[in-house]
Amino acid sequence: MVEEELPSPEELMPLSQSLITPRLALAFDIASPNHRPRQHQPPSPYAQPIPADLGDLVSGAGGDEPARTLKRPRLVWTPQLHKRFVDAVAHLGINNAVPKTIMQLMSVDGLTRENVASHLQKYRLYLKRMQGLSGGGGGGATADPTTDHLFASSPVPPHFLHPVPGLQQQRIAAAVGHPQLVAQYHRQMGQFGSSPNGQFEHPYIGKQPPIHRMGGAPLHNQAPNSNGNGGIKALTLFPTGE
DNA sequence: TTACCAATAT
DNA sequence: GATATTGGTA
Repeated sequence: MVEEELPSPEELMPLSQSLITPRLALAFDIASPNHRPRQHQPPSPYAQPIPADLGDLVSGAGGDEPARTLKRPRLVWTPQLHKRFVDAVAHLGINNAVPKTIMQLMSVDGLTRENVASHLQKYRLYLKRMQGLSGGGGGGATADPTTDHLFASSPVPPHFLHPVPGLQQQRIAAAVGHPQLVAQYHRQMGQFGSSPNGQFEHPYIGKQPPIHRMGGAPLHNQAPNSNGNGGIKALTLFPTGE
């Protein structure tokens, strides 16, 4: 069987590293002279699972955050990020795979429900298109990587095309919302092999209780992406790589 | 009121 | 074309 493994720590790592140059981030965030690009929280008591972080999340209680009015750069769905998305959907079951739940299971800091909703919408169209294809030809049911190169980068679980009522993963669905359970999920998922260096110390699992996510200084990562855009900066999680 | 979802906009 | 935003609905 093909293995569906979560991105290894090493693959997730880049999430918190690359991104934009601090200089650019400051250009946006600058308001206070002593601005702190990223507050690293104290070492986590427990080894955190996978939480990949997009950028800065918490807004300090410093007072007024201009970030509330700032718009985030467009999220770029890299194959790795998409993999995580598919993985979450696969383990949730089609029925429970709704934006909020997926977002929670993914545990990607900075990722919003809207981000997921938008991607999910497109992904569903992709699945539907595939179902249509597998009904007639007799040939391969694979779509063109040319058109769907992103979606083709991650294997589509078979049951995605075969909605089986009553077979959803309600256990995982129940787990969502419980940081510890989600942590276990991620751990068992293939997140072992943590780096001996303890390089990924991550304080929090997603964003449950302590952090306010709205109105903060969410993600500031951007890449000089040569998007089809005229100059809009895009959020790049990490270099596309398989 | 929140969240989903399809449509529409950038 | 990819992602964001909107509007109607549950």
